[in-house]
Amino acid sequence: MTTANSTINPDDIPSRFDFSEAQDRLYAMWEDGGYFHAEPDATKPPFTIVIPPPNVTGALHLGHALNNTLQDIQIRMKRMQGFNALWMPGTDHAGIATQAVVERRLREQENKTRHDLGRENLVARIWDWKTEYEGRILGQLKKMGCSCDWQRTRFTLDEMCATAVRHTFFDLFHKQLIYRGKRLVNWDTFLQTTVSDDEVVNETKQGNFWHFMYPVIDPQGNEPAHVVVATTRPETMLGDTAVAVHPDPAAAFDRIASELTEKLKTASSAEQKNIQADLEAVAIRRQTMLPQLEILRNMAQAGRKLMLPLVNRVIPLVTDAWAKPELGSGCVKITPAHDPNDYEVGKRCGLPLINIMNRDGSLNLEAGKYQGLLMKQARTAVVDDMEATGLLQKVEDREIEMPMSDRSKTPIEPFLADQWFVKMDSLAESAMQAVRDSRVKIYPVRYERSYLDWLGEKRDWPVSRQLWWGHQIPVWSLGCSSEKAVQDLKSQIQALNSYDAQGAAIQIELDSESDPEKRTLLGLPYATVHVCVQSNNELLESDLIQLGMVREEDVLDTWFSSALWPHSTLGWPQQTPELQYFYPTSTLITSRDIISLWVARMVLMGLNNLHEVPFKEVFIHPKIQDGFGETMSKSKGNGIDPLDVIEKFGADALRFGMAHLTTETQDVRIPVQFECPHCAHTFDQTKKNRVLPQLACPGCKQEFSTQWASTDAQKSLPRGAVTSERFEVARNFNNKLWNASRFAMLNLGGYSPAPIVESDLTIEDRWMLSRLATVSQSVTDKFEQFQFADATRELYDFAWDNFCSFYVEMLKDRFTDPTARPHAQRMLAYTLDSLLRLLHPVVPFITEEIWQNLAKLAPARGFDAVAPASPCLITAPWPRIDSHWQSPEIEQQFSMYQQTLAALREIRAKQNLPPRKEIRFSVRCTESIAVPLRPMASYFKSMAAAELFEMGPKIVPPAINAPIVLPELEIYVDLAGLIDKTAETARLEKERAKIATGIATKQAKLSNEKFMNSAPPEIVERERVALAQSEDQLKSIAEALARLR
RNA sequence: GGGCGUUUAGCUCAGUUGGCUAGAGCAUCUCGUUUACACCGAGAGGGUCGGGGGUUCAAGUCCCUCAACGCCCACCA
Repeated sequence: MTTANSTINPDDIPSRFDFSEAQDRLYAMWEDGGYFHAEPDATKPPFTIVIPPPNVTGALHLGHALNNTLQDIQIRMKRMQGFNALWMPGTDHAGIATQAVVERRLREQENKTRHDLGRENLVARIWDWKTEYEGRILGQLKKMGCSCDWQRTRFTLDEMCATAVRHTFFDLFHKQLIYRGKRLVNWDTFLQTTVSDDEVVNETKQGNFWHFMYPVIDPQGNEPAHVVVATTRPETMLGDTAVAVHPDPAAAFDRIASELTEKLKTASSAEQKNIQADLEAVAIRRQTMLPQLEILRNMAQAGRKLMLPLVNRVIPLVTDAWAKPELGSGCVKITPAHDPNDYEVGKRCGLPLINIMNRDGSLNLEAGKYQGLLMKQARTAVVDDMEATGLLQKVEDREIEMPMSDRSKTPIEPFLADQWFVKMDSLAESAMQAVRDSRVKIYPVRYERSYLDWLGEKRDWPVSRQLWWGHQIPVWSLGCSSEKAVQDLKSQIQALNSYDAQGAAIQIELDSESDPEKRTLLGLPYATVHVCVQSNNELLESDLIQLGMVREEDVLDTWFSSALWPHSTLGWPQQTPELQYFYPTSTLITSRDIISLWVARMVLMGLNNLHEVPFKEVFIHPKIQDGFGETMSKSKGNGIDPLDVIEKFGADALRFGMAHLTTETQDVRIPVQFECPHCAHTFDQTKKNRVLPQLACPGCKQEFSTQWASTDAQKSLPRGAVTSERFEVARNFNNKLWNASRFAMLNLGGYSPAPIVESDLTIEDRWMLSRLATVSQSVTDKFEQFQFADATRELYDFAWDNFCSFYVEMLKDRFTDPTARPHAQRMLAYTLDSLLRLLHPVVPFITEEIWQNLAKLAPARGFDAVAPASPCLITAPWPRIDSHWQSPEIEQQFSMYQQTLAALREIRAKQNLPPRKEIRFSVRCTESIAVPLRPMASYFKSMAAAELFEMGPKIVPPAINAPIVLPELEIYVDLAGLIDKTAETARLEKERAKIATGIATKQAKLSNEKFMNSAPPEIVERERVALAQSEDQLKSIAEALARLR
C-alpha cells in the first residue's frame, strides 16, 4: 500500500474505465491472492454453490452468462459477509451431444464414421475435444469474473466422479433398484443411439394417411372380405402382428357421448357449439359404424385370422380398447416392436414382437423382400406394392406429428432394445418429501409444482445409452439355458478368488419369453446372469470374461453422473473433510428446463447416497430470448457470445445487465444487434438477416461476415459481432460510477483520516447516511431472496440519483471551504467505500479497481473508527447496516430541498433562461420547513444558479414572479426584466388544468356518500387534506395568471 | 388435451397487502460542454395498463371469460 498522496493529476485517471486492461490484471490479483480457494474451516460457516456444469459440447452462451453471474453475486456477497464461500466449478461430458459433435466433425473433415476409428480411438478424439472446449469454457467464466475455486475443478467423467458413479450404480444394483428390461426406445437412426424422451421434440409436418385393406382369411356369412386399417407410417405394416378392434364398441360410443354431454354442462357458449357438433357426429357414426364394428368384434372373438399382405403372414384379429371406434375404420394395426402404444397392446394380448429394423434404420430379414431398404425407402415401396395389389383403399393428406431427435434433427424410430433402468418408486418419493417438508426450497415457488408433478409419475429412469462417450455400465452378463446353468454359473462366480461379495453383486434376469418352446425357436436364453462390479477390479473383470461373461457395451445417461455432482465433486464415497464441511451445499442456481432432468435427480441421489439433501435452496432464473421472443441458439443465428459483450461493454456491464433483468418472470428478452466491424455501427437482427453468411453495414456500406460464413471469400471478411444495446445502460452506469470515483480522487488530496464527528454532520450528510443504511439493508435482503433485478435497480438509483446527482454535487461546494474540507473528505471516503462494497458482487472489476485507487489516497477510513481498508475489495467485509441513521424526518427535509431545486430548474427551462443567468427567488413555507432549508441556500446557487432572497411564512413575493405551488411550499422566482409572458401563461394554464382535474376527482369522492361511509378514515382524511392543498394551489395559480394579464 | 408464464409509453421492463394525477432506462424533441462524467447535465412530449364482463366507495392490482405469444408435460392408428 502506498502512502497517502497529497495531490493527484486529473490526467492520472482517465475519464473512462479501461476495462480490457484492468480485467485480466485484477482477476490475476484475486487468483494469486488465493481468494477463490476455500478450505474446510471450523471457525467459519460454509457457503457452497456447485456450478451447473456446462456441457463441453461448445462455448458458453448468454444463458450461461446469466446463470454464472447470479452464482458469482451470491458467492461474492457471502464471502464478504464472512462465510467460507466455495464455488465448485466443472464441466459435464454431455454424452450424446459431445459424441455427436465429434462424430460430425469426423465425418466432415475425414469422411469417417465412428466404426472406422473404433471405440478407443473415438473416445480419445472426444477427450481432445473436451480438453479444448473445457479450456474455452473455463476461460469464458474467468473473463466474466467468476470467483470459482479453480483448484477443485471437476469433470463428470474424471476419476473422482467415475468412482462415485460406480459406487452409486453398484449400490442401486445391489438394492435391486437397477434392472434390465426390454423397452421401446426412441431410436435415432442417424446417431445410432437411443434418445431420452426429453430429447425428442414433436414436429408437425404435412404427411399422408394411408388406408390399407387386409384380407380376411375365409370370411363367413356376413363377414367382410377385408379389414381396413389406416396409418401414417405404412412401412411398419411389415412388423404388424395383429389388427385390433374395440371389445365393446357400443359401450365405447355411449361413454364418449356421456362425456361430451357432461362437458357441455360446464362449457362456455363458444365451446358449446363445437361440442354439440361433436355429439351429432358421434351419433351418426354410431349409427353407421356400429353393426360393422360388432361383426368385427365377433370375428376377433371367434379367432378369425387375417392375411398380412406383402409379407403373407397370418395375423389375428384381437380385441383391445386401444382401438377407438370413433376413429378411422375403427380398426387399428398393431406393430408391437415399433410403436409404444402397440407395444402395450402386444403385451396385453400376448402378441409376438417383430422387429423389422436394423440399428442404422435399414430393414432386416423380417421385412422379407424389403430387407436392406431404409425405412423411408420402404415406405414408398410398401405403398406402391399395396397399390399394385389393389389393397390400397385411399390416401389422405394430413398434418402429422413426427417425433424428431433434438440432437440430430432426424426422425425417431421406435425400436425395441435391452435397457437398464433405475426404479424410481422409493427414490422419487424421498425427493418429493424433501421439497414437501421444505428441506429443499424452490424459488420461485411455482416451480415446486413441476418438480413434484414430474416425480409423482415415478416412471422408471432408462439409463442406458448406446454410446461410447460416458461411464460404461459396470455389468458383465451371460445368458444361461436353464435354471441349473444359472446356478452353476453363480457358484463359479462366487468361487473365484477375485470375487468379493462386498464389491460385486449378482442379479438373475429371467427372459420375458416364458414359453420354453418359443425360447428355443427364437434362440433366447432361459435367464441372464448379471454381475455388477463396484470399483475397478481388473482381476475380477478378467475372471468374469474367462467365464464367458461379456461387459455391457452401453454407457450411462449423462444425467446419472450429473445427479451425483454436489457430492461426487466433494470426494464421496470417501468421507473427505470437504464433504463433511461443505455438504449439503447451500444454493443451486439453474434454469427451469432441467428441474426434472437434473434438480430432481440430484435430490434423490443425494438422499440415497448421503441421506441428506444436496442443497437447501434452489433458484430458478429466467430464460433468455431474443427480441422476437425466440430462444437464443447458435443454429438460429440469434445467439450472443458473452465474450463479444465483454469486449464491447466490459465484463461488469455484462454482469450488471444480467442481474438487472433477472426478475421472477420465466422469460426475459434481449433484442439482438449486429455490430459492424468496420465502423462499429449497430443494427437490429431480423429473422432474415440473422441467417446470412455476410452482410453489408447500413452505415458504412462495407461487407462483413457472420457465423454462417463458409466460402473463403466470406471468411476473409472481418467478422461482425452479435451483441445487444441492452448492455449500454450497464456500461453507462459503470462509467458514471467510475467518474464519481474520479471526482473523489481529484478531491481527496490532503485527506487526513479521523473518525467522523457527529456534530459536523450536515443535513445532506445525515440524508446520505440514512439512504445508505436503508439501501444496504434492502439490497442485502433482496440479494438473499434472489431478487436480483430489484437489488440492482436500487443500487443503480442510489448510486446515480442520490450519490452522484446530489451528494457529490453538494460536496463540491464544501471542498472549497478549508474548514469544511477535512470532514467532507472523510464522509466522501466513507460513503464511496460503502457503495463500492455494495456494488462489488455485481460489478467486481470496476469496484476493485476504484478500491485500489482509493487506497492510494485514503488508505485508512471509517466512520466511528478509522482503520486501514482491506487490501482487496473482494475480501472486504460487507457493509454494516447502521439502521440508527435511518431517518424519515431527514429524508423528508431533504426532499423539500430537492423539490425546490426542481422547481427552480423547471422555471429556468420554461423561461428559457441562459444557464449562468442568476435568478432570485423566495419561498413561502412554515418555519419548521424553513429551518432545515435555509442552510441549503448555497446549493441553490451552485446547482440552479438561484439566489435565495427570503424564506418563511410571511414573505412578500417579488412583484413580477413565476410561482411554483407545491403542497407545502410556494416558490416565487423573481422574473423582473426577464419574464416571457407567453411561456409563463402556458405553464400556469397547464398547471391549473392539471390541478383542477385533481380537485374534481377528489370532490367527487368526498361527496360520494358510499365512499365516505366505506373507505377507511385515514383514506378519507388524506383525500380531505389533499383537496385543501389542491384548492390552495389552484388559488395561487389563478392569482398568478390574473397578474399576467 | 393438462399445467405454468407473459400481455403496462415506439422498445425493454418496474408497479408490494386494491387507495393521492401509473413509474424507470433506452429512443424522440428542446436547451446546455458550469474543471467527475456527452457512456454527461437540465427540461419536455408520449400510456383508454391485451379485449369483454364482474366484485368494490375505489381495480394496472382481486374474480370470471375471450384472445395472442412463450415454455413444460401428456397424447393423437
